[in-house]
Amino acid sequence: MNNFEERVLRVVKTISKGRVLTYKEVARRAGSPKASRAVGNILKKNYSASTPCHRVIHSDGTIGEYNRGAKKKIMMLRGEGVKMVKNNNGYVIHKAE
DNA sequence: TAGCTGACGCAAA
DNA sequence: ATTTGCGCCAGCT
Repeated sequence: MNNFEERVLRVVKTISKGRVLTYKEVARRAGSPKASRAVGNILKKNYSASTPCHRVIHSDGTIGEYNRGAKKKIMMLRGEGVKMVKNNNGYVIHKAE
C-alpha cells in the first residue's frame, strides 16, 4: 500500500468519468511530482480495466500513449464526453486558452 | 548489483 | 511558436 505503484493506481481510480488528469498531477498526488515518467510506466504495466488509465494525459493536453493504442484511448475519452480537438499530430484535450 | 528503458515534463536553442 | 536535449523516478533486463 505504501508502494508508489499502489498510490498511483489509487489516484487514477479517483478520476471521475469525463475528467482527465495529467501525469504530472498524478505524480504530485502520489507524493513524487517528478515521477511523471514512473507513473506512465506503472500505468502501462497495469492492464486492469479497474483503473481508468486512459484518463491520464500529458500536461500539454496531448493524449499520449496507451497500452491498447492511442487511437483506442481517444475513442474511450470521447465516449466519456471529453471534448477534444483534432490537431496535425493527433487529438488533444479541448482546453480554453 | 548496475545499467538501460520508458504511456513524461520542462528548459533551452 | 516549434524543435531538440536533459532531467527524473520507478521498473525491468
